[in-house]
Amino acid sequence: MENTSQHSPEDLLKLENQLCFPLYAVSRMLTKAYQPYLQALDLTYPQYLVFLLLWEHEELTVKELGEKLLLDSGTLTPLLKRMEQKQWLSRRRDPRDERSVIIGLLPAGRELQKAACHIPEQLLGHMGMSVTEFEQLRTQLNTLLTRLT
Amino acid sequence: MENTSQHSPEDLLKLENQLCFPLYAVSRMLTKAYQPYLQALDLTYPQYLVFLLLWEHEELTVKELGEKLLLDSGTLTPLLKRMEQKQWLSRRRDPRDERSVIIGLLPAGRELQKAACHIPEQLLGHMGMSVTEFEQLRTQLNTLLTRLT
DNA sequence: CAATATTTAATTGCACACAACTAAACATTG
DNA sequence: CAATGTTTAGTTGTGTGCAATTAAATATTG
Repeated sequence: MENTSQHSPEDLLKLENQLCFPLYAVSRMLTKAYQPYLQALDLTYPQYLVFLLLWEHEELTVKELGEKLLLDSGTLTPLLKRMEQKQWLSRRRDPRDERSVIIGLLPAGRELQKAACHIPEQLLGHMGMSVTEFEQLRTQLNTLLTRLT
Repeated sequence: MENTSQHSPEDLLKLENQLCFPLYAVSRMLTKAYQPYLQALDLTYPQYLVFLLLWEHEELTVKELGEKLLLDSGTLTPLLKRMEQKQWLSRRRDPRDERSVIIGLLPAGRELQKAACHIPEQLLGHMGMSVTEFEQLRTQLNTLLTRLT
């Protein structure tokens, strides 16, 4: 009859009973697990996410990147400028709407995909999860993400 | 016979097939969901996590805080100094081991607990999850956290 | 016990995140 | 079409995160 979960106001305030903490911690630890692979490519984790989108779409506006990554221009503009400096991508105004900035993949950025294509498999190993567990967790998180946005 | 998950190297590089992205995004969106409640208390999210531990333990060394939150002194030291300035906690060297710094809850910090004690319930509502779902996800994340640390 | 190694915080430097604000381009509306 | 409103990036300032280094205190070891 013992219930492992505690629901009194005080117990709800314990770190171990929070959902937010494991989310926060796992997110950071997973980023850290990517580190050795990304560092070899001179990439940061959010830069890698930008590449995941550009490798698929070739060209995206800052607004579209922001919508997909849930990041605003305050984060993206400096990040994209750093990536531009490395010749990975180009930034240019859309001639049909000068408010928009189009981010385009450059050859050096396209080249990186070859070096990055095995990262997901390697990380999967790091996490030690079955494909079923993996997809279950991804589905749950995506559902939660929809509710939070 | 259709398989919704794609396992070719190219598909594994799509953002939508990553586990890391929903983790990263949910973590940030959840932090943002805490924002209005924490802002009312002049707290940031990691500062709130420090309080969750201090409300339970009263006194902890920087090392212990770091072990529990998976943060290092490079993050904690400036964060704790800001909290010290607000008179929420004290920082003093341990007389028995001058290397350690003991973080102690001050009255103003203890007071905050009263104002914060309903935050978890309110967030639970925000997430729109059943208690079962909540605990299932928390368990999965904690397992993953163990593997990653 | 002296030399060396380890532990613990603090510091430095860089890259996010994000709120708040600005400025330019475009859209709407009377 | 002029005035107003909206959209889009960029800017500024603050607060994390974290790797790498430093410095002081303690532990270990020959």
